[in-house]
Amino acid sequence: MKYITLMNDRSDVKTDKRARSTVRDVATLAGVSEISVSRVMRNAPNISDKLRDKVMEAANALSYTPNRVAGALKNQSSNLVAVVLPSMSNEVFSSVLDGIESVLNDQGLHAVLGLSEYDADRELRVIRELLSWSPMGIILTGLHHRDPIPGMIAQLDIPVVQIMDIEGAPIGSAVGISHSAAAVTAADHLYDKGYRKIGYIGAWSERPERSRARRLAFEARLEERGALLVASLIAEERSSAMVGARATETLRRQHPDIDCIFFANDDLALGGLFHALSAGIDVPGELGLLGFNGIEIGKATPIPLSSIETPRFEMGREAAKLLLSSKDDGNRVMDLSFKISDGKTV
Amino acid sequence: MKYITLMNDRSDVKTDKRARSTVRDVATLAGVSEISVSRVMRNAPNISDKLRDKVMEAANALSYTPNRVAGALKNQSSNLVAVVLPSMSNEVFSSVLDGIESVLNDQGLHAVLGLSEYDADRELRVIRELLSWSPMGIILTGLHHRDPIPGMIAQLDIPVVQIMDIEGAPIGSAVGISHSAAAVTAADHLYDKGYRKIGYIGAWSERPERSRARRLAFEARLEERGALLVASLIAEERSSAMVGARATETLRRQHPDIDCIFFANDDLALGGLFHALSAGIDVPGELGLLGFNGIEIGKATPIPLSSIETPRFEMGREAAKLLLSSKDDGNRVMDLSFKISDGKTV
DNA sequence: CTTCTAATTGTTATCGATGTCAATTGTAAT
DNA sequence: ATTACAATTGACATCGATAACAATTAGAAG
Repeated sequence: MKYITLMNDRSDVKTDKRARSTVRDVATLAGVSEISVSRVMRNAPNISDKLRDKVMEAANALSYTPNRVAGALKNQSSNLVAVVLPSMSNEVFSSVLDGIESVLNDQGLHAVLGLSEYDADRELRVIRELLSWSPMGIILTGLHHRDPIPGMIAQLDIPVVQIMDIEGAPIGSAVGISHSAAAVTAADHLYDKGYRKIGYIGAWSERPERSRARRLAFEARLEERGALLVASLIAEERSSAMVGARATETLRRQHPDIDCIFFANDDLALGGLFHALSAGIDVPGELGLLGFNGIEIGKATPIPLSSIETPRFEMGREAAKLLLSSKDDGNRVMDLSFKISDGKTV
Repeated sequence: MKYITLMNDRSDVKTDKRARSTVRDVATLAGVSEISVSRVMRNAPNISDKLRDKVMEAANALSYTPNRVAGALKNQSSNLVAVVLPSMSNEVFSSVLDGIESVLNDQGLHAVLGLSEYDADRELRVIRELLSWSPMGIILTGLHHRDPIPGMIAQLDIPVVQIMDIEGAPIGSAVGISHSAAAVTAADHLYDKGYRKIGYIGAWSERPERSRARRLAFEARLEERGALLVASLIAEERSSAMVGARATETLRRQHPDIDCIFFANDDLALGGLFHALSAGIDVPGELGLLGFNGIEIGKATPIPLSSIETPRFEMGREAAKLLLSSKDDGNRVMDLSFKISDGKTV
């Protein structure tokens, strides 16, 4: 076996004006070593002002931007944060993402997004792909994840924060609310307001399963108090006001004795409210309506929507903060509180 | 100068079970060369079945995942797409992002997100950071971008798609609607319905400036037709139904003769509608209301909201598609159509 | 003016995957 | 069996930045 070794002829450095410049180019122009350029760009300690000035001048002249890909390869870690959400067509998750980005972007970090579409296989695939970018951390939705996933993350030894739910066994840290506590609060609130024949409306076959857990806890609490969950209607379509309106009409037709409805989310609840307004149903006298999430628009309706307000933006914010500080903090569970909004529909 | 050369002793390969495996580990286990592993993993041509099987077996045994960072460094290009949006707290952009991801995630591509918060300096910074990841393409919002930006992108020679607007000089391809045409359509529609004393409500000091352009085109068209834009009220807060409701009340108090209001977006318009419902104003007889965007919830209100429906999800979808196909396509401008929704508020 | 430590700058090797070109194997035709 | 050529596999260098360590310089102390 014989190979001709091709020597690395770098005499052509920077002859092509279009190619982006590298540490090498900056170093050559500034008359210093490459590592010095690297140090200046990263604000490493122990750099003389003279060196810094030389380097910065050359860097500006060449409008040099460090190549993060190379840096990440060397460091085995990047300034990317993997964010895996179930869906983007739901104001809950865009708010969460907003919260995440509000922290990350100020630190020069960026989210790489993956959507699971509520599908476990897809989630696994997406997580695998995102992890191949050596993110400095990962944010997942929910606490349940298929089996190779926790191991894959452990192997990289990066911080994990799971959002939305805190009831269960988190892989790393968790930021969210107790959905069963929210359900109990909702049940108690409705019971205390005097409602006894209560209905429930959900959608999209109860994805995510958090909403199912919430419904079951709600039902259990009602029984405990001695009230009745007359019926649950879970629509097959995705949540929307229209679906909520239709479901409300259907539920009331099937169970005319229902005096109050708890909805899986505010889109559905607003639909219920709009139906009631159109049909001339007295809210909250004849029919009480309680939503979940506390979205902005519900505050402006003719009768402001009563809802369980959840801190979606804060969830994202705190998750990102926890991720950044988790070197020293270790794994933590953060229970963000919810509250009943001061609406007028119950 | 004398340096001792440290020889590269690789006898310790794979002694640490926690480290993720590499091509080298797979190659060793399979008894083939590293490049062969690489070829199999990438489905390169001219691979014998025997080799493929050996490699796949070893890869599975080690649960090997290729390191994208290394691949991107060598290739000078990644499977990341830089996406720069102004904000995430606006359903318009989450829909757009949803559309983008619906195309990307099926191709194993991922969006790296940056938010400009409607700030040009911040946008520049974010774009610079995202470009340092050698994305395979970039999606920007709007057509106007500060000066180093077009050059920076040209230097990398990657496809650009600009979304939302198509009126101007795009850097690469553009996908969006003509906001001036939308404004004309709105003006004509209102005029044809008989409205003559028309008002306008915007928010947040008219960010983005697209909405300003739309307002001006709207005003111009009204004049052309001989109707009057009685007044414009631009709130300082961000858009929300609450702000829309208050602005509507204010505008009508200041200008009782207004018979119709065109809103910068549906959040504001819904607020207007809610105010009218509460105040017992006859819509559309006493007051017409026209929104912009056509969000889902407006279809379910007691009086369905009339609005200019814009294809936000499709914008994202088409932008992503265009990006992926733009090797052969070159730069294109894609005018997605809008339409007046069949609401009942005008 | 030495001597010694601290501060600063530099050299080399490395992260992991892959393009380039060389080497080898397989296959068919003579 | 030999030659010619295609299919397959492999060795090496490389992408750009940076950790680890070496070397140099500056500054303080004697």
